[in-house]
Amino acid sequence: MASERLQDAVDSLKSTKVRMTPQRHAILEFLFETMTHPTADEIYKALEGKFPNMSVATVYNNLRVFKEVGIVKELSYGDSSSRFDSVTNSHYHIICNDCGKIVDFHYPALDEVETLAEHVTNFQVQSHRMEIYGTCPECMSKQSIAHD
Amino acid sequence: MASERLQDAVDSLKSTKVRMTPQRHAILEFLFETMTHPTADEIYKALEGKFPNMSVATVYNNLRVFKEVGIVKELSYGDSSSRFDSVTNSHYHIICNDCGKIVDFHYPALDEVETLAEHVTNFQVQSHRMEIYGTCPECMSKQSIAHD
DNA sequence: AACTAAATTATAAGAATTATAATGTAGTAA
DNA sequence: TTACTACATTATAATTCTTATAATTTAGTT
Repeated sequence: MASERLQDAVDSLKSTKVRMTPQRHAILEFLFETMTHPTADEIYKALEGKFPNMSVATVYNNLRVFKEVGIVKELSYGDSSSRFDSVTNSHYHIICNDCGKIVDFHYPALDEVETLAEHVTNFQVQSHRMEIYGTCPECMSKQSIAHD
Repeated sequence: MASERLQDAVDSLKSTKVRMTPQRHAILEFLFETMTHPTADEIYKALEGKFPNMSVATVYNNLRVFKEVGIVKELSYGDSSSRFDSVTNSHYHIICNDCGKIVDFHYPALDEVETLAEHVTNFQVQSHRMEIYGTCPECMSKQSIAHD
């Protein structure tokens, strides 16, 4: 659940020298609860009831910290301002063309592609799949040995 | 080749009421020749030798026109300013879950995902595939009739 | 050659984000 | 608990990217 992921995020922040302030916690909480991908300003407005004196800079500063620690991802769609999303476990697969091995590859969902496809084709998009193909490190070293 | 695609672009512009000015042509030419995805400012700087009096606004104006006609695509990666790319023929497919219809969906190649996957997994990436699934407009209207 | 709508230019304005400096506070350790 | 110190927050100014405006120029047509 969101609350567990939030706790994990708080823990991973504490393991570094990042301090837990009320504002910081509230921003995190909001990011993990919301299903949307809010802009910095939307986060700011959502929390100004709780923190009337909070500065927009605080939101930006914290989002940068969260990005550095890897618990938040910045997404830029076409529009003017960036959107922020707590990193989920969504992932894709990368598949070895030689041995068939499948490795998980974590990457935020390609929402932008879905949105654009929806607009361009007038389909009602439900899902997408993406796979990456290549040669795994083991098969690469086997190849180089065989060539020796 | 780039020159053919450029000519196509010029033709498709002429077929509308868009006039062909030297600045406009130079911006187009630059976009079709370069392999990079330049920012508006990079285009401006690249052409200020040829057009010392050109305004940045001209670059932005033209990029908007090109986008509207569909010969240029705006890409926003994480960084501050948008990048622009002449539209190539690379495309993906969107597939209807009801009737199986496949429609081409033009979108610049997801190079960023490949690059990231390569770094994270140490695979040597060769290719990727992506498909989008949804309901086509025809099947959607059939559904809404059936529900009446 | 003249006309007109569109394009360019220079500049100002707007919006998003970052930098700065002063003040406040979390976490630690005496 | 108190005091300390490095990190955070705040308020504001500054920057950067992009768009709007108004005057001037020009492409394409008659």
